[in-house]
Amino acid sequence: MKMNEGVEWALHSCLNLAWIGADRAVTAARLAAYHALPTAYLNKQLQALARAGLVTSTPGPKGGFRLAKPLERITLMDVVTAIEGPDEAFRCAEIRKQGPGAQPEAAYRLPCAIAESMAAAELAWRKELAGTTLAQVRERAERRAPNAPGAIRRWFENS
Amino acid sequence: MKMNEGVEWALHSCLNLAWIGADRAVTAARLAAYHALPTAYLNKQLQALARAGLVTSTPGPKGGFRLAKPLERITLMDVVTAIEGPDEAFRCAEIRKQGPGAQPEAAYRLPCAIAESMAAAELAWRKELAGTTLAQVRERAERRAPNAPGAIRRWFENS
DNA sequence: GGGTGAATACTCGGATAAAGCCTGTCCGAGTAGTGACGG
DNA sequence: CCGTCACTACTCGGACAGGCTTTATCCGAGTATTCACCC
Repeated sequence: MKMNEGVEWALHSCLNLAWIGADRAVTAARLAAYHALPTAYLNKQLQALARAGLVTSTPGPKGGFRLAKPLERITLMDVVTAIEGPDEAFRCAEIRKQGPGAQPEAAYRLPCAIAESMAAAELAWRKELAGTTLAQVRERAERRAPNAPGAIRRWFENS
Repeated sequence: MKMNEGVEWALHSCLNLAWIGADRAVTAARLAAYHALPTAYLNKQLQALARAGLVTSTPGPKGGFRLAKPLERITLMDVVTAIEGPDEAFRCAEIRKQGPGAQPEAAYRLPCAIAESMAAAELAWRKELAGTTLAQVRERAERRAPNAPGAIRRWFENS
């Protein structure tokens, strides 16, 4: 079970976009260059964020991406769902219904106990993700590296 | 992000082994047949459980698998780790260290704020998994289908 | 009849292919800016 | 000099290959049983 690498890229890009400011659009190429990432592939991830309504995209010269909402209104869950899709990690294939021990359909009215237990654990994970906003992450990051926002802003302006 | 299908198979097989009883070894072929699963592949998963010390395996005629501990001492986390491996789903690639904004190594003493937030969420998931024993899952399953244990035991004996 | 030995059938275990998803790349549709041209 | 128009350059957007993990399979090492044979 491995999460898409694009999630990390999207999170970093969102923070960078926030530090740059929503008044200015930034191209995928610039965002990729800052972390030495493959441009076209990061573009793909940003498209996913755009479909999810987290960023807005404008084509043409002076185009690029910018945040659609303040970081206070974007959660980790939003980003993960945008990149990974809505499906749960543990998907019950209902193997209890297969094989010689199969029962009539009525016996499976109640959900599988195994699936339910796994879903409960995953719900705890999702709750934590949904309860953490990118604003909190940004705050934590700025406490770790107070001069990072200025440096990032400067680099993206001088280009 | 998709969890290995083998996790589901392993969990069902563990419960089946518990209902059958540890006094009798069950072959991978029988466990697979009961849920119409590919025999050799389920065998692979059971091998992983054996390496993790959750089941014991004995070769030869009258051989097979049996639980190594009571279900009270096996958690969902144990099974997931046995099948999926110990790696976390979100793996920080430290992309902050790459590109033109790279800083001297000393600036990265503290962990990445993004990685830390994602790890916190994943920890909540793991805690829930580690806090749920298979005994609890069995209990829940028996409440849902009280006659299942007897039926399973009977099917595995008549063979 | 009892014991011994070899042959046999059956199991796990790890090494070996096929499939699907993730990663990475490319080119086209559309837009803002720019320059030339005409009035 | 000003407005209009075509052109250019640049961006996102989705369609197109490559690599790696997951899924599935097969055959060999090892063991308990079974049967025949000998004492």
